Amino acid sequence: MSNLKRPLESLPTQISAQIMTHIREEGLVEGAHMSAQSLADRFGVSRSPVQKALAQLVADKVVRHEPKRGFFVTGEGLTIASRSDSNDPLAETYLQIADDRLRGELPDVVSEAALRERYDLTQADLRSLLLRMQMEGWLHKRRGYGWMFHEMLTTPDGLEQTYRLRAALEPAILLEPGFRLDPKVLNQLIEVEKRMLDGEIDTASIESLYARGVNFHEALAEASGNPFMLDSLRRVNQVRRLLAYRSMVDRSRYYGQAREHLEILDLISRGSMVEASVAMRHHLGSVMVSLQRIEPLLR
Amino acid sequence: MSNLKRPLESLPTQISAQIMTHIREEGLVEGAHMSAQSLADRFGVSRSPVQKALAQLVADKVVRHEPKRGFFVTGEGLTIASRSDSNDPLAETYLQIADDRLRGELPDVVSEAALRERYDLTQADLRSLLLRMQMEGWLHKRRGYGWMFHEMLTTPDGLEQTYRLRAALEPAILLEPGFRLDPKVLNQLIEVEKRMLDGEIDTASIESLYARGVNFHEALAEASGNPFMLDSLRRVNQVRRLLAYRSMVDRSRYYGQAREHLEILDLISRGSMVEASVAMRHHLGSVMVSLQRIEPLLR
DNA sequence: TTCTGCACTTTGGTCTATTAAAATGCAATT
DNA sequence: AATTGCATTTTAATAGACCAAAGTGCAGAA
Repeated sequence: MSNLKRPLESLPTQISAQIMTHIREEGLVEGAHMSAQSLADRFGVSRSPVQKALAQLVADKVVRHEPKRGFFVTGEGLTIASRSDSNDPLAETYLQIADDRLRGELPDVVSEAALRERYDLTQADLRSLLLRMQMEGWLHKRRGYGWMFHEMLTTPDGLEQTYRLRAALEPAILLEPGFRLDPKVLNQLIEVEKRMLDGEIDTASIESLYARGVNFHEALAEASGNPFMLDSLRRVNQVRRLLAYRSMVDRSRYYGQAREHLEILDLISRGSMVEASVAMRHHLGSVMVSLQRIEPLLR
Repeated sequence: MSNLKRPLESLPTQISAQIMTHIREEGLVEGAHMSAQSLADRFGVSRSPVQKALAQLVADKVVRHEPKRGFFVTGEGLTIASRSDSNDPLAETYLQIADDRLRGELPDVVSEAALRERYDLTQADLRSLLLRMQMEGWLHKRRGYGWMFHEMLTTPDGLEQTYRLRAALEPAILLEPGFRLDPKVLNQLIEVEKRMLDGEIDTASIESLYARGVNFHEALAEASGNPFMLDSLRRVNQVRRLLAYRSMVDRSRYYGQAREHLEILDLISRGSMVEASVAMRHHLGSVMVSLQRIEPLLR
């Protein structure tokens, strides 16, 4: 019916990725047994997609199957990225539309028929895309017919505006009374930043660098315990990603960012939330400044 | 930006309400001619729904129709609230679901079939509701089957959390470099607050009082020129409305609010944005305090 | 007892055709 | 020249049938 979420990957594929992460995080070793029900419970689905996920993993030799006994970890194949069926044609079209819009090749108002023809989409696929864009807040249905792009994607200083929102929001996130960062998560965040400084800034893909930055900030928002703040940040980041694709090309500034992230994490670990909040304000300020140095080059 | 589809009222009815507002705001008097095309352009639709809207208004005697010549203002009927087909059954169900959820009568996870049966909805109506709730951020589709309510509606101190987000966001809104409040809008806002103090606080409906408060804050966010801030505020207000229905019963605190609103507007009109920002911070702080006095009574 | 494997049920996504409604073109009228 | 009134075209919502995929119950093996 509605197709709101048309997963970028099928449920079994998602689950198999989650199982691999699970094995890694729980440190399961060769021979460990995994029951379908426990996995299903953990991931909040039924055994059906878990069965299929396990079948995929058997094909990848990550787990071994013994008839009537179940599935066992082999200890192999965990380094493999995952069977990324990332040939998802919808994700590509999604970015294509965003890019076409940012380059001014799509008008403010478009009809579904026009989009369907231009990108050669089925009704269901188009619908899925439109809903996703609407949910992310950069496209909305007009009264009458047609869809309209949100001004977010039109104004020239959109990126700066996102930073000013974050500069208001994120320092406050650290001052939330319910703030509590799980030590496990804290350590993971620290590890990521250290690996970044140890060279991954130069080797990782641009998308991956962006994703890690977002992950740092959203992990803190999640720790705040305030779902409204988390939601606001997530939404702005979603749109920011579209804007950022066109500008974030300077890897060097990630070094300063990583150091500042580490400083903030250090203050949090010591419970100095006020200082952490100040550091966050400074961090976002400095990102904004470095942005202003870059942006003119793009105009 | 809400209203994905299935407008709460049909397009012609929406338009006829807009035409009435238009007549009032532009001060059109008896005999003034209105062309269908100019109205259509102004409201961003085609002439078709405008024609139907005008036909409705003829029935209401707000405009007069002369064959082959067009439509003319009569000067009558403008005080009438509007032909509010507000017997919209969906809006009622929408609030019913929210309320049932807040009262804990609906589980965290529900299937579409269960909702359809419980509220006796057609597939299309249910879908419309689900999309709206999903857009507002308090319900989302799970992987697999079923829908899940967002924690926003579960946590006991939800309302306070919305205020803390606003306390971070709204003072910053007033400091946006692009902030510019149309003098016409400024005067309208001042008028509303004055009328409130002149007695409407005691006579207007609770919904109406709430709507005016929201309108004040969102008008400022709109004036900021930062669509991301506006969007965040709108979203939090949308959910807040659900939470607020259950607690805002104390009319007296609106007096203090109205005076603080006027003070902020005064500072804005004199261009003292920093002072206005401080006043806004104080305003939200005092609202939060008065909230804490009320809330324990409800638990 | 726990868990698997498989049968079976339920859910909701997809497809096609239909239809209501909005957009638009144009001759007639002012 | 501008605008109306109506006819025509375009658009997207809806209904119904179908079916793939997720959820669930249970007998039997471990």
